[in-house]
Amino acid sequence: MIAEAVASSGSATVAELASLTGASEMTIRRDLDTLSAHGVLERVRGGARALLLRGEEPPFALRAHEGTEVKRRIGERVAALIADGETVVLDSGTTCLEVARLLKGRPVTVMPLSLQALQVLADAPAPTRLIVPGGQPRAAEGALIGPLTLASLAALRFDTAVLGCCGLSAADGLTAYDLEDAAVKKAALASSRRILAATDGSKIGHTAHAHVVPAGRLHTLVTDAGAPEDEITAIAKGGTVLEVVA
Amino acid sequence: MIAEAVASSGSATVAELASLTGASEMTIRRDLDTLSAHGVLERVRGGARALLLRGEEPPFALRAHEGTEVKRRIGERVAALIADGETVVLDSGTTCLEVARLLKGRPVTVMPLSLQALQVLADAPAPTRLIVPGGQPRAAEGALIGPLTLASLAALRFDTAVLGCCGLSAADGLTAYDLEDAAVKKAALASSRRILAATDGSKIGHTAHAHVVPAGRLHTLVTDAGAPEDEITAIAKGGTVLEVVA
DNA sequence: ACTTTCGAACACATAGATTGTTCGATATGG
DNA sequence: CCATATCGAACAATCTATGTGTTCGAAAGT
Repeated sequence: MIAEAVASSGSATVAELASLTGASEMTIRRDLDTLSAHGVLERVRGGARALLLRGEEPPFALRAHEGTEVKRRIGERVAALIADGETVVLDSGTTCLEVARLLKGRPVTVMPLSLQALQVLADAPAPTRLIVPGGQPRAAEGALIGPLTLASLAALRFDTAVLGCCGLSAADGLTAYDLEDAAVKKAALASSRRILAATDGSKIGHTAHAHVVPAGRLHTLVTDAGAPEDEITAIAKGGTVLEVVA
Repeated sequence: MIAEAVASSGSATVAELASLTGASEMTIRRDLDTLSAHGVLERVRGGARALLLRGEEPPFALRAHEGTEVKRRIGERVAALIADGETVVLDSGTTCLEVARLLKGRPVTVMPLSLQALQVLADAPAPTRLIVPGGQPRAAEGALIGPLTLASLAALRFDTAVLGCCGLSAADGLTAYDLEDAAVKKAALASSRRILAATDGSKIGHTAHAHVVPAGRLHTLVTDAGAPEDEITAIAKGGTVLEVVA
């Protein structure tokens, strides 16, 4: 609630948030401290301010808690598309994080490209095999980037790449906010036989900064019913198999 | 208590453990289940059996909780020997895990060689820079091994390597239980200007299976007062600086 | 100097984990 | 095949950890 209120109005005072939520001012202060520590907003005396600059990616901690149900269903579908025994490279992002949770324990070999997914899979039981890619974690999201990541990807081949994205459209293809992130995604799909994009509908039709791959190169797209109809059909025309979850 | 009782006598019944600890049999059963899931002991009908085979490394979950206080003090000394701004490669093992905790937040660049240490440093605040090495985690300890790890180490250079060990003696040098582990340690020290061994006294004088490096190549050895006097002085004769914590 | 905001300290409430008991199901030995 | 011991699921009781609200002195802003 606090994050939404601050993000929508640009700023809010402690007193406003207290009356909005029904909580005490002390609790609001404590929550603001954790939110600012997680990079969701900026703390100022008397309240808090949104720190979303134009064109920037919303903070990971914010995205992590919105649309959880949809992401879970998309994750389930993706997990179902992955057969036992496959080797999978798993992109960074919240949707792929959900996939990581569902692959845990399955007899598959997984290389996750974010610290978060790595943590989820770190104590995976026996049949799951984990491969750690090298790299440097980027900000709160923990997306692994840099030469070590590229080298790790270049050294291996995978059955399936599960890609998240920041934007996807028939015209501009799959795009990301970060250049280095885009480079990693490119390397991942270059090492994989099958490319599987997983994203909630809100990203479809959008275009982010860095181009990764034209939509036609995606073998399968898993998304939800919130995706704009025309974009989806245009993408499907390019030969991409559509999987739309309820 | 349960782990110690089973390890010392080789086996124990549920009833014995219940009277020993004062807990109910049901609780003992539950604890035995978790302990066996963590690979500390083997569950058998009516009780549990130790699974320490001759020459094998004790399970990680067991070592993690013994001598914590000593390891913490060794870790503190090691952390004090590392200057701000250094680049450090951090070996696997419980002692190095403690070092990871203490480096968290310090202005240093760290590449941990185990999943455990990685998890500790995953959410390290700003001044700490984390580099993830590639590799495959080995068993419960999460030590990263294999070609990806070796390649990551070969691609970088570090100021300091902090090495744990399974055995260290003046005659046989620093040794490890696992061959692949030993290969990683070798690669780590080959990429580092300064080599810093950190281990509790119980390992000194012991020799494990795989040779890593002669004792003379170690620049500094941090250990505790429990280390055998003659071995320590012999190692110091080779030019290694001794740091013995209280 | 005055007001507002902040944060530490304590008491309280609540959710989650641990524990112990009971009892039917299951395995072991003769 | 039976008698006995052991096991595990289910529930209630208990403990612990986390979050919340209040108070009050300190700090920041006007």
